[in-house]
Amino acid sequence: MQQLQQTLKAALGAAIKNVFDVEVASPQLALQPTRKEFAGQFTLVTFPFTKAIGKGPEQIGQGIGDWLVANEPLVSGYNVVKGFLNLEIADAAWLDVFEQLRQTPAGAPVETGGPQNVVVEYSSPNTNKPLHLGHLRNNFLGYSVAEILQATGATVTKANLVNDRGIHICKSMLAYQQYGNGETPQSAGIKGDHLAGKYYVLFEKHYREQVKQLEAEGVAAEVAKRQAPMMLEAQDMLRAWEAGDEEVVALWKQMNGWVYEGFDATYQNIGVDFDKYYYESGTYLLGKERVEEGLQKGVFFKKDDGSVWVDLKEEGLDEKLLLRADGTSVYITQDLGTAELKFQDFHYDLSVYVIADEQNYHMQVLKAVLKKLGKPYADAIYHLSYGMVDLPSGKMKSREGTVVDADELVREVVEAAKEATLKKGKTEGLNEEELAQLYHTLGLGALKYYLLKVDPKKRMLFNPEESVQLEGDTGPFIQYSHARIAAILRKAGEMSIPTNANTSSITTLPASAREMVQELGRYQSVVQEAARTFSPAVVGQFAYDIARAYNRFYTEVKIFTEPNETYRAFYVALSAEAGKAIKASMGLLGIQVPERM
RNA sequence: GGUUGUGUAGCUCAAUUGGAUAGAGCAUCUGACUACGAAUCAGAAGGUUUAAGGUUCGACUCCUUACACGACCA
Repeated sequence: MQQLQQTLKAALGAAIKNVFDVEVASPQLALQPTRKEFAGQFTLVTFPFTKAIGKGPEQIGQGIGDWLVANEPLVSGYNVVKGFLNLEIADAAWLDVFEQLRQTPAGAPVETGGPQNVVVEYSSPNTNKPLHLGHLRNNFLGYSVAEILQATGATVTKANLVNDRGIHICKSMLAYQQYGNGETPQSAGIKGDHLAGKYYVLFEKHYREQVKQLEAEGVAAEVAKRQAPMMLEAQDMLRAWEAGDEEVVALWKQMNGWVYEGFDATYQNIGVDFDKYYYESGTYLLGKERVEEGLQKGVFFKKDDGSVWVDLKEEGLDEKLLLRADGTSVYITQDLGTAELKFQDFHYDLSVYVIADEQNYHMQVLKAVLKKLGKPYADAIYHLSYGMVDLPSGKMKSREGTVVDADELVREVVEAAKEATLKKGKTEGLNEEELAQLYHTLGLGALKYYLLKVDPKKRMLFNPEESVQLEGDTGPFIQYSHARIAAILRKAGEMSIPTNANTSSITTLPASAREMVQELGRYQSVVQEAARTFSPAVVGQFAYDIARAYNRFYTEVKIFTEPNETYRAFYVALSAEAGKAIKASMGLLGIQVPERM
């Protein structure tokens, strides 16, 4: 369809030149889809040309329209409403578009001229607690953006930066040491990540009690928080860890090992994966080297207490701490190291960080610091900043126990999908295993679509009831449309209707079929826009539009009772293309589509 | 206090980047399954796009100010 638009633009330029003797640059000839209430498929706004041409907008529209109908076979008619020239495209041209679609293989890359070598970092969990709803948005976004960029022909590496060290990790280790009694995931029957989370909560509980007691003894709140025995012990543990204390390191390895097993199970369950893992324990030392490098280059400075800072006032930011007075690293220290390591490993021309918008400032600093260091890869960094997920009850607060656990949530959506399918599904012939797979596909489809259909940069509301809905603008609705198409194709197969029918004898199309083709034709520009804006929501909207257009077509056109064989075969082929588009676009979201449901 | 993001129908979200009478879904109401899958389709109702100015042929979109909510920096 992009070809069709190119041809149209060229024709519009020629029309204006011939009729009004004015040259107009092609970018000014922006075509937009014609609104539903008017005849036609593409619209040119003529207001912008009134000055150059010196005539009214209607007159210009008339002039161009007349010329096009006489000289451009693509255009079969036109109408002018005020400054809007609506062009009707000949059905033959739409059939050409359809033929092009049909000849394009499902996974064919969509050229953008964009980056070719990309790293997408996402998920990036802490190893002291299991994944929650917020992580799900992150994981689905990261996976989907990686798929979208890959669809543009780029080589994409999915990276996971695990936050496996630091005071918060020591907290759960300490609580385990004190209260664990040698418990293991096996002995407790708890997933490793949840087990670690249990002890993190336990730390907080006991720590809080200690603080309260100190306060009762008359210690000021701020002091109590710093001097509670468990906090001091956790800090001791961190120092011991940095010093390589054998016992501490052994415990650290053991507990992180449990957590990784737990994470792996979750990742597999939600259908995301990674090509490369980074661990902050493995990059913070490299980060310290970068700080040293900055000092030598004179772009960082040392304060009297020995702490290292960078002055970013010229960049509109602040002074920023890079290394503490005691020489221990802060977040940004290890991020400098990780960035360096990533570039060494992949020599990317684009490095995407999928991180919540609460870290906007942090990411600006990271980029600015890397620039100060003169790192060539600084400009290739893109922070895909997404909004946090709220609940109907408000913000998720771990302190108040309102955090929605990822594993639990997935269980619930799958269960809801199962109930719905038992009630209204058509699953004859599927065995137990296939049924379980189907419930999983549908439950996750609902959840992923729900989280991905919203513009990433916007904060969003997670309503548990809406997330398992299956009617309207939902994942299961789109999946249903695919299953419906699959049923059509099965029946066509039984009736030996070919899907590669010759359409050249078709001259006119029913409106719903024409609209279907027009929607399908958007695929390339949709992928391009999604890649440009890092927005799976664009793809989600497309999948939904396709499903709707197909269902409309389906009710308006009776495929198997169509008397004309050529049309019947065309309708089957059109169905196949719609199914292909749904599968492809949902695939970009990381959502599978069933053959029956 | 400083920086920054968001504000659209009762609710959740769109709006092709400055274009026509601001569109979908949910919820509400009405209609459609005896030849294809009703998890569907067709229709009704629902809006001062937070407010006030400004820019222009034309503003949800850009500029200014205020308000509300959030995030970050101290």
